[in-house]
Amino acid sequence: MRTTGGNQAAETRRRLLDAAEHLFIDRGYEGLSMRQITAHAGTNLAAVNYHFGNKDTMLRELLSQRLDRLNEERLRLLDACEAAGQVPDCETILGVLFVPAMQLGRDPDAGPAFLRLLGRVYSDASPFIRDHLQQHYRPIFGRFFDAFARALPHVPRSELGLRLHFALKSLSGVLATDDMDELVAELSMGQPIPDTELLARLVALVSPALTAPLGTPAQVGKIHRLQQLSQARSIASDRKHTPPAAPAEV
Amino acid sequence: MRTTGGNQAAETRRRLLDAAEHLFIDRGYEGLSMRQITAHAGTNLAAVNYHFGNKDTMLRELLSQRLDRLNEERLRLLDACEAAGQVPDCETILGVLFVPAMQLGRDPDAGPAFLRLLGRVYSDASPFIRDHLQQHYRPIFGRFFDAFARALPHVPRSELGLRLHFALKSLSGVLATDDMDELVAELSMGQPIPDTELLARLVALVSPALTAPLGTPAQVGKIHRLQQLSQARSIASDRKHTPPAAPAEV
DNA sequence: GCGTGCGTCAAACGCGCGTATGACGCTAGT
DNA sequence: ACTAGCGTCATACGCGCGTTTGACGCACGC
Repeated sequence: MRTTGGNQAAETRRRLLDAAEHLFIDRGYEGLSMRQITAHAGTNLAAVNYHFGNKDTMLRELLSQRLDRLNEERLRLLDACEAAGQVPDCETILGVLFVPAMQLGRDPDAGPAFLRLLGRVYSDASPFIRDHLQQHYRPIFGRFFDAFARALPHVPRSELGLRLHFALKSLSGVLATDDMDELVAELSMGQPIPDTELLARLVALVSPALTAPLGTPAQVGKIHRLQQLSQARSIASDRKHTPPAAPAEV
Repeated sequence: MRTTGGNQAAETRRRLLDAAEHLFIDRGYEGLSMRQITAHAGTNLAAVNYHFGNKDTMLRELLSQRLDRLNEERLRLLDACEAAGQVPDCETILGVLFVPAMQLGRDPDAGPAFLRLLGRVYSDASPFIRDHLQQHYRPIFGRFFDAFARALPHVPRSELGLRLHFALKSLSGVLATDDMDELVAELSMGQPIPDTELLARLVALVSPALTAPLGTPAQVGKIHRLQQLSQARSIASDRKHTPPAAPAEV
């Protein structure tokens, strides 16, 4: 035990992780450089490689530290619901996904901006983040997929895949909104909304997309009419197009 | 008119744009380098700067060439619907957004993979793409926002903003799926689906999220129960946490 | 037939990136 | 007292990026 020096080193580690988290939250994986991280942390450039080996390993540790508790809690909650006996309905399963996220969002131990971190992770396009997500979420995704399948027996499995993809994408899109707070302010129309009601509203938005019946004849009719209208227009006017539009020089 | 040489130059421009489009579609803005573009186009590295000034200008021209027709057609179609007299309902407006996209997706003139391009553009996180989108879409977004507001008088404007954000994010998430074709195959469960019905299904997914009532007491109750369940678990078991998990060296 | 200028080319510049290296204190075990 | 080794540091390496430069060929207008 390097008694006093050891604390110093741990402090440096913490500062590196904090700086990396903060920068990742509002710049994403691309746009996150070791020079910026170490500058914000007030350490030398080499500190990351010394303490973590390389950049990606540090990010991986950061993400695990932040996100693992979320999925553990989601699984525990789902277990608790199913242990109660009856199969949970669609809205309950969505609640199981959302409630732990919101609770960790309120918990300072989970990070200063947990929900924004979550949004970044869900929507970041870099292969590194994608891989990490897929690796850590595959088992939990399977569990929830099965739960949804039981709750929605009338939806074919293939269609269910699309719908979940769809619903989760929309959710991550909302979470990744650049300033979440402004959005919540909009939602609450000025006055504070209890988390409970806010979550209920989110569930109310996502749930119909999962439970909705397939396209009805009335809907098909509307689309068909629009298609004809649009094709008619293209034939009528668009064929005077094809100017190659070679524009100005530099 | 540099008669013969002029055609050569135009050909080079076209090859650059084609290569850039192809690379952008499956790599996004980051991960798109001039060296790759010019290599695929079979031209010299300096060609882009000669013909377009710089990389961003070329991308801008590419995006305008591909996307402007889409929004023009959407506006024309919306006009046509509203000129008919009655206010279009929510599903019709969604159709107005989707139908032209699907038609251009089938039109070889609009690019070899128009829908995938669209998905990339909607979901790419780089500031350049974001700015271009915002600049080109702001007017059309306003028009459609008003149309939705008229079609959904019971939804407060503030809530409507969230819901549209939500719905469009989900749609772009679906479009940006890495291979759209596989997804369509899933949706069609093996046999080909007419575009009309495919679009009707998409509308059926998105529409409920826009028209849904706010959270009902029943939904609030479910969430509340989950919150208590989750909190109970944290108090009971999570307080034996806080092992700092300092891991291995390098 | 000659110079003008367009389109192409190889080569280089400066920058920021992730990573590697070796020296320097300082603490702690012997 | 000495030395082993941990944590930090300045510095450098190699790479890929967007952009710039100047030379070369060649078709054209005079």
